[in-house]
Amino acid sequence: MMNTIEEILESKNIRVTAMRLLIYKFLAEKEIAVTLSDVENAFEKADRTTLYRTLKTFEEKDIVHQIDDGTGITKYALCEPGCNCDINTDLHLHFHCNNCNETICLTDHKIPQIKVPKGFVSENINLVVKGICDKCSL
Amino acid sequence: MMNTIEEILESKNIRVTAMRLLIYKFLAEKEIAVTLSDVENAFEKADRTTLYRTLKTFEEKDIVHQIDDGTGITKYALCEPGCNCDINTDLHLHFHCNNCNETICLTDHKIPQIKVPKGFVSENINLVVKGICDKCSL
DNA sequence: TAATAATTGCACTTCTATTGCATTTTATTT
DNA sequence: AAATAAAATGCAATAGAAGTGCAATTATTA
Repeated sequence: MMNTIEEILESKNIRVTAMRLLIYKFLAEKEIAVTLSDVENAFEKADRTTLYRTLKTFEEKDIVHQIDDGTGITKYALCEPGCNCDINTDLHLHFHCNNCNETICLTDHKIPQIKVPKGFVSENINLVVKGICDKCSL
Repeated sequence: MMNTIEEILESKNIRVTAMRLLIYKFLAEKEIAVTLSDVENAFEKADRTTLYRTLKTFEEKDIVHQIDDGTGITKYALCEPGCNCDINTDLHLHFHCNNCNETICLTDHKIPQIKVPKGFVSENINLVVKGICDKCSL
């Protein structure tokens, strides 16, 4: 059964506001990771800072994750249901298309076990594959 | 047998200049990936733009590779001898320490085979592991 | 040496990210 | 319900990285 957005936010101790509901919906509709500018364009009436801080709040509470796809612009995407951003179970890979410049979450593609040398402790892994996406390679 | 820096540059069709030799040496001495600011601080007499373009030239000619470690600041590191930045043989992983903020190339740790869905074409892979490095975990 | 091409330095511009503070909205307590 | 506290929002401004255009310099070639 589906939880409402309100319930999701409350379960993460985030206050429910109109703005946050809208932004959550926007992210949920998108299949690709979005930039702050994308959100800004979608909500022209809202202030940049508010959108920025909303995304940041969502990120701190593990509702969205940041993606650094190498374009130099931070992108955001909703986490999957049940995600705790755990290094061993929740990390998936991201694909950045060099043609259309879109970045998508390949949530079915978990990151393989990565060995690091003795003395190093892994806390997080960022894996971005760049190339041509399915739409552009036709 | 070792090639001189001059020979390395010439083999990549990069003109040998005093500045470029210095920057190459600087990168070779470093064990960690450096930012443009790092280079700037090391060569205060030189102009930022020159350093910036030198790194860019080196990168285009596969002498250095860029690393996007998630800090939002581009870092650069010398490629290994014989590297062609080939996706199948030359890509190694990078480790970013959340404590000392340094990023190092784990050149012995090649990136495992990554499967992407049908229709997607891989051209490049960026893999950054974040955590605590060997020096900081003692 | 003259002509040509690449490199370097300077001054700006653009764009993203981020912060401080006043104001508004929401939640809590009396 | 009114008063109080706390958090969210909007505005303005700043910092910092990245990148560009052009003039001056240096190196290469004819």
